[in-house]
Amino acid sequence: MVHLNRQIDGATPGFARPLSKSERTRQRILDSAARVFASKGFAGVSLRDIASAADTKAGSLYYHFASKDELVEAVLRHAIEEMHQHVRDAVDAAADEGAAGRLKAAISAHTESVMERTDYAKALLRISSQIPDDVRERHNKHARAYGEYWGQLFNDARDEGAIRVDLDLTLARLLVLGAMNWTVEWPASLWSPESITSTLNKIVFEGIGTDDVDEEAVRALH
Amino acid sequence: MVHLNRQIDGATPGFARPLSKSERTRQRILDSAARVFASKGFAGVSLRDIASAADTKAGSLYYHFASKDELVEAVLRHAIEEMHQHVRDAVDAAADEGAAGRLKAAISAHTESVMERTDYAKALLRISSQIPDDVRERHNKHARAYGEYWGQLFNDARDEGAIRVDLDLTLARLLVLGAMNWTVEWPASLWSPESITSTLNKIVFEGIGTDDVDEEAVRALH
DNA sequence: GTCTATAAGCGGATAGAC
DNA sequence: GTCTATCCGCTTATAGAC
Repeated sequence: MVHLNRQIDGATPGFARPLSKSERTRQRILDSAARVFASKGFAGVSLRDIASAADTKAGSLYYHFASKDELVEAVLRHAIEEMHQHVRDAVDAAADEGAAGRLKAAISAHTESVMERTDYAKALLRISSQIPDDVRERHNKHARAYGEYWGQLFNDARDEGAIRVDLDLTLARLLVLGAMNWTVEWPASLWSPESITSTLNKIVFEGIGTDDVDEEAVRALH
Repeated sequence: MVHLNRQIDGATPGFARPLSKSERTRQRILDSAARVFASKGFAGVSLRDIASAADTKAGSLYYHFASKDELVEAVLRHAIEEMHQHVRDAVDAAADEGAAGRLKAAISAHTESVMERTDYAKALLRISSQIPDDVRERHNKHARAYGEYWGQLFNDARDEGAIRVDLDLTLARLLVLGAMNWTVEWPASLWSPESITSTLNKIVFEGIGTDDVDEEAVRALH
């Protein structure tokens, strides 16, 4: 699964200038690194592992990246931009469905990214707590923009009256994102992304509880 | 924060035989390993790191553990048993509150384990995807028992009529556990475990939406 | 039981041939 | 641009003194 989103990595959005050999190799290394990082973590992966997955040699990586840290930073940067773009596209496509509809679309898109779309999203979620501090600090700057985008989605839905007001909205957002992100730790998925997002959206918006059974009332019966 | 649950590690439950020097050292090494694994992952941690945290030398670890793999396996085993015990205690204490009340108690207890109780839980969640395959396979055997315990909690709540029947209950359980587990990835927690469990239980049982929440009824209960 | 010393090998990174 | 060869520090693990 090769990604050629030059709107993301390149400097000339929209233009179809063919990739140079060097750019193609660089991309192949990034893709391989994402795949290997996603399955084995950060520290557990050697540059020889990555080179082998990219069908080249460890020494050759240094023509494209100055260090392992710089390579992983590029992977994380690509990952967050790709996820953000995928979610933004889904939200834009649901533009006229109201804030609650847009939030649901975002939840579906983010889950899709984690579960099936690319190794970049999986690598991002799996290794962002294992990387050197300076790399993480730079990465957090990009990640924060994505978090704030989600904050806006939640705020809009609440302003629309679709979210109850007795919730800490930041906390709610982090918990919902956590439920999606943790799917990266599931073994081979027995469920389709559709069934997962459907179930998650039901739980998030309506809860698992039945309407007619009230917790306090149930307790009072005993 | 040292743990002396000999019901878990030892063979003689309930009896207060003093720990031998060797047992105490072994426990100190385990505690230190859990702490270091929790913050730096598995592959990124050297035996010197662990030894240093336990105030001893790398070579000395081999008197207590045959290999790094065996050490991490002991950490994971302790972690899962401690979490399971903590949740079971909370559920037992809520025995007469109905199945839904017991499930809420379990959610609170599991979140507590992840957020503040021990380094073991954090290490478990952070590294279980990074360890060698054979270690993970043995670990999964123990983890499965814990998963089945949660499955029973959800089943009981549904049988009681407290959970809507249009949900894939296994999927719901995994998503709810995921929301809790992902809190391990949060930076320094700005929230108390109480506010987190309160918000999470609201979302899980009632959802974030306003559609099916009877505001009058909620207010009347307080 | 714990230490020091060390073996054997893997890690990131560099130099220089092609 | 990519390769091979290599440096050198760090890793797990062992041996043997105390």
